[in-house]
Amino acid sequence: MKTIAVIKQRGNRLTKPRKAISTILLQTKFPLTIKEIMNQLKKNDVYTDTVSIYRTVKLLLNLRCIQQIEFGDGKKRFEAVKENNHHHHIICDKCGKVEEIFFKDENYFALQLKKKTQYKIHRHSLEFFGLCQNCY
Amino acid sequence: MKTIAVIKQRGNRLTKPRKAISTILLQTKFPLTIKEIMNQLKKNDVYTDTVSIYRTVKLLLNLRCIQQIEFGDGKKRFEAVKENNHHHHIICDKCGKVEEIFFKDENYFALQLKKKTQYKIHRHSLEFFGLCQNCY
DNA sequence: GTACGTGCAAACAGTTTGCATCATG
DNA sequence: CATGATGCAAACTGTTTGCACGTAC
Repeated sequence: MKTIAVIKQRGNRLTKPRKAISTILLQTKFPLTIKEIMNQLKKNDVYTDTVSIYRTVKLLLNLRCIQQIEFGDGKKRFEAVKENNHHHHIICDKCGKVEEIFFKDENYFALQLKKKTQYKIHRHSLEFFGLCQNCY
Repeated sequence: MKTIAVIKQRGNRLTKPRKAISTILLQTKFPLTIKEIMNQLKKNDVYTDTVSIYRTVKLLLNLRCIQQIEFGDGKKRFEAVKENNHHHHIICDKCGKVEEIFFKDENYFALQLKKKTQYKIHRHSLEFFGLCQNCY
């Protein structure tokens, strides 16, 4: 996996927790909280503490292997960044189910923005909230 | 102000902290954290504790007088909901400066979404992050 | 006067920091 | 074997809960 290679940049060591966390994030199709990562690690019989997860996650963020997303419940969530996979999320307010959403002409807004502001935009967040099929 | 009237619905009492917090949120043009609300209250010589702010903010959220926004730093921010004022934000990653942004054809995406998903969407969040004029 | 709201203390949840020990390269 | 990473304890920040006192209606 590419992430594994990227970690070894700049002399970062490829340790068991780092490998395991990267793999989990690459394999999961929705953003995970620190606790959820912890639970996945346990399932794979990898024992770490939350602090190590926080630190690995910070490293992966710096290396741009993952990105951070918030759903408004005070927990940060983390998700692997894959090529040609830019997407957003719909979250069910009731059961928490997450679905990915892809838009075609997303720079439609980026272009409007360029005209309206002098900020140099690096990234954006766009999430939708509502009720899934099962919850209404 | 409308908020004041709405509070009195359902027998909610119009107390000093509630009035002051509502006014502050109505007058500020960017989303405030709990601490920032606290500081504004102090400036106005209204003494409360953070717990009361949390509770008032929760009330105002339920009454749909304000909305909650996150900028990714782990703090919730609160902003008055005004009529015909639906907007989003650009946040400077360096100095934290916030600018409001208005889009014309925003339901362009809403329509795309309706086709793609069976979720019943209630709201969305859209924030942009980058550097302001002064910071790059 | 009677709920309802406040403000204090204290608990709780998410996250960060310090430091001795461990293990990758 | 040296430096970087881990894992524990402990601190810190944001948020919630419990309860006696105060106050709007």
